[in-house]
Amino acid sequence: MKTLKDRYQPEKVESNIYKKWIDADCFKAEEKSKKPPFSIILPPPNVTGFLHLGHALDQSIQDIFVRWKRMQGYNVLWLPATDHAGIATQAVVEKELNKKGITKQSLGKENFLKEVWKWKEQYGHRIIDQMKSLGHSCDWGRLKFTLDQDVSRAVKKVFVKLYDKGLIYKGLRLVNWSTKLESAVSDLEVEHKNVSSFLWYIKYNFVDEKLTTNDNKNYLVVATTRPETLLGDTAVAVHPKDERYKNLIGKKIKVPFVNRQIIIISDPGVDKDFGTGAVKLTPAHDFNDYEMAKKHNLEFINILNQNGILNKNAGPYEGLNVLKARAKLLEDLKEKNLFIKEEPHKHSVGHCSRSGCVIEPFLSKQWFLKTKELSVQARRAVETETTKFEPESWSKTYLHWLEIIQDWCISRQLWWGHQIPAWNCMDCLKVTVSEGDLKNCQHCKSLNIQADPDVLDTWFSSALWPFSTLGWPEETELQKTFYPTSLLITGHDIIFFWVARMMMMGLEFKKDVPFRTVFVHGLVRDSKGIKMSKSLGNSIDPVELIKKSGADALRFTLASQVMAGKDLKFSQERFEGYRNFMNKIWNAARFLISFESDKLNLKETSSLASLRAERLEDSFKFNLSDSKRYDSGDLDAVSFVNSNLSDSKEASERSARRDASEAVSFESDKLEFIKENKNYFSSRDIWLICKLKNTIKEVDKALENYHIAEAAASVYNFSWHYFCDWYLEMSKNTFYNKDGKNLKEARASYFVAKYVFKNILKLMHPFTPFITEELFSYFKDTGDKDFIMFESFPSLKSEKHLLSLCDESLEEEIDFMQMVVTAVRNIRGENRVKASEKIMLYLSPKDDYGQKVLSKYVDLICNLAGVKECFVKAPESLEKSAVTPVSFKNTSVNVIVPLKGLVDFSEELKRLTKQIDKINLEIKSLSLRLKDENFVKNAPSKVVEESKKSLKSMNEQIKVLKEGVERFS
RNA sequence: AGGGACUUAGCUCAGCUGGUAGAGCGCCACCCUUACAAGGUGGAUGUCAUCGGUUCGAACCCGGUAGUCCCUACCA
Repeated sequence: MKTLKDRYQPEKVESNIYKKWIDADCFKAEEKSKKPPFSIILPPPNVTGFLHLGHALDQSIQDIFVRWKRMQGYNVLWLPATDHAGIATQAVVEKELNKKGITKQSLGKENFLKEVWKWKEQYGHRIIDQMKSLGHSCDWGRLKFTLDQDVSRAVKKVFVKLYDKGLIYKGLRLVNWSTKLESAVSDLEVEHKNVSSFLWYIKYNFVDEKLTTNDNKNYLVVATTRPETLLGDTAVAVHPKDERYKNLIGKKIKVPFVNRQIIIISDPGVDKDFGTGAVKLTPAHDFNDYEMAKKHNLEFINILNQNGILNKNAGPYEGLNVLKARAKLLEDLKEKNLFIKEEPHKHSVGHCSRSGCVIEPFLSKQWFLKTKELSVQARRAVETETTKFEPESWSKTYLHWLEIIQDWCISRQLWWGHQIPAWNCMDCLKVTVSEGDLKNCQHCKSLNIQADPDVLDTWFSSALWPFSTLGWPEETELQKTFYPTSLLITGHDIIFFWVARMMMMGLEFKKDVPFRTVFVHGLVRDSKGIKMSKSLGNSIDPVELIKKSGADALRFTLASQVMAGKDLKFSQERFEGYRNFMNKIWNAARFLISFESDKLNLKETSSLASLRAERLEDSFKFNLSDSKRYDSGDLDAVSFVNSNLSDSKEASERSARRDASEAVSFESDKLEFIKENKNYFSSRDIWLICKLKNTIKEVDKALENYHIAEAAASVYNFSWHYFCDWYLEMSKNTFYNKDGKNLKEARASYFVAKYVFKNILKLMHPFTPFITEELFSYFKDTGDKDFIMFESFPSLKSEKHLLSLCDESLEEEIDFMQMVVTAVRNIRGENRVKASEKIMLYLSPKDDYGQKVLSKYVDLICNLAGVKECFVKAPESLEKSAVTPVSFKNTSVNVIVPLKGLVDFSEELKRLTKQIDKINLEIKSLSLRLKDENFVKNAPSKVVEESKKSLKSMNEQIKVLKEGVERFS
């Protein structure tokens, strides 16, 4: 029976590791430092929220950059925060109260707000705890809340300054109105849904009874999707060039039921081909009509109350809600013979994303921010690349929106939020705007003033985030160091609502962009590509995923799917794959640790090594039941008795070791070892180092270019395939060192294995912080930092001693050897030779190079390919032997395996035919190309040469294979 | 309606400046080889949506068509 120890169990590692980071204050940014600054402001999640995969993706990307930069030696600030989320939070608390039979009205504003704060204190930390379970390295000591006093002060100051500058004004306007929340809402909070409804055709009688239309009717037919709004009609509009209605322009008609006489106007905005070409105008309840009405100086008649019930302007329909009024009105129209027909009609209707109700365009007095002026600088900053979008294509979306930008309605009729710092004078009726609390009107000194009841749109405070969180308007050190922030990471859905607004505010108040780069990522969708949402029931809970397979696996899965701002479908299978990857790394570590003993006579003391081995196994025996998980919401409650114990043990071991090494720094220690053992490093050691060098370059390039998935893939590939599959397999015999003779080689190899593995851990750390931190602790050397997160991220420079061992000629030898091994394995596999069956092998190289190199590696080849005896020469006879030609660079070798007595030969024949077919296809296309004069003439000579060489080699191969077929036929 | 994309193996997706297609998962075969069966080795699988153009050469560049999606928007 398998014991647990050979599986990585994240739940037994993650909380411990996180606690250690927190205790050591690892995530803290320096206010002032000689290190270069790097800063990211976290897009604040709603306090009411639960962590969803979108957060997990967004934040994991941030943490990857943050940890990467920190390891590169930057002074890193990742500033976390939560958003008060006006509407959402108020709605949640209201719902809770309603359950107890309490309404917010009965409580009154002050008491209701107390309840909201109470709720916030109790649950506001939930999402923070969930973030911590993902390993995010935010500077928690600087955690902000959008309603914090200092932030609120900044908000007030900004409001007042903008007001004084004439950019904020109060006006009666048509806004998106949620009848359920009884508040204006932002564009973002309006969700457009396609709805199947009807287009109703209604008669409007002419006032002048003698008047007729072209077709002799004494009424005009108007088509509408909202018949109930006719009660607020103040005109009917037609197109000026519409021949049908030309004679009617300026004439009057009657609005049914309310007996109002309205005028027929002409406007080029009317679509002649829609409906009847005549449109009723309800300026107070339709955005289009509103604009047209302003142009024509029409009357605005509001027929709704704030709660969506028709008011007295609706005459007989007063007291009904919109839908009831519509139904009754249609009935009445039919009765009065004013109804013509209905047609099925699909159109989009705005819904309140918070309460689900239909959004009514509603005329009300609101505060607005003029955005035209502010948008100019915001545009220019991106046009001049002062701020860059990554991927660049998103700048188009950004610029487009700023071009069509409208004034921003910033007031909300809610209780929970930033109070608008304005007071209305009851005497002179003027408004005073002030940062401080007012006692009397600044205009007439009257004491009879009232604070404006509205609060600000949540996005208003969000727009100031990059500087309000850094202490503005004070000139703090923090601000000097970290503004402009380095990087903003966000989904493409809020480029307008947040990114653009931060740009405008940052440029206005800090005279500099809020961030240098905006990294835009996609949204997480379900396996069918549909946006995840609770109501659809298709959302996957990241907390569950973490519980199941660990935060690292989840982070790596997300990172591996971040592709150039494209949306991603979360793949459960992929997730499992990366869970397996974590396990692979874990086991590679176990494997390496098992050799860390005096058997190899490494610098470690044997007692330390065995202690470590014990520890690794013990870490599975910990009784976790007495160590609470931090997702209980209380990090401090986590018990770390066990790990603390072994920590102190290790610490004393470590100090002992330090003494023994005579305080030589690790780097020089390492260099010393390399110098001393230069002759003991094997080709495969060198090969691995060359591959590492390549990987370091790839990862660096990928991350510099924000190609996260590419970086992740590169590390994955190197770790699993190069390091585990090939290197460790190649090195096993050396490590086991059965005859005990090659101690120096074993030590050299172990040295390489260990430091390359430490490089893997470092390269992976930004992606998978927990497992790498945990494993790092088992491989610590003198001079190593306490935490891997403070180690240098591998670079050509930081690893120069190790990488100096790279020798490409040796790298090639191993590459060649591997191709031979693969060829042998292929013969074995295709012929179904049993794994336990050891075979004979002949290698017949074409040239001296092949002869020399392959002779060097016969032992290795035997081990890796299950070969009993290997001769680097042609056998006397090829009878019943499988032959595979292997070509590598300028050399080639025939790989020959005698099959006599092992298998029947039908499989071999199949194998040969398959290969011949494959190569033939390539030969065909290659020779065709080379025959083409134009190709030879026009293509670069390098390409032509390569084609020729490749054709030649393939022809040689096919010859060998065909001979094989003859022998077996 | 306007804007932005996307279409590559059974599935999810890579493919960076045009040189002749890759990964993971799944599938098939053989293996519990003393780090790992959440593993190892080998294998199969693609008219790169479609049509046309540019080019010696196109998954990649340009244009048309079809299908899918997203965003913005008041179509009464």
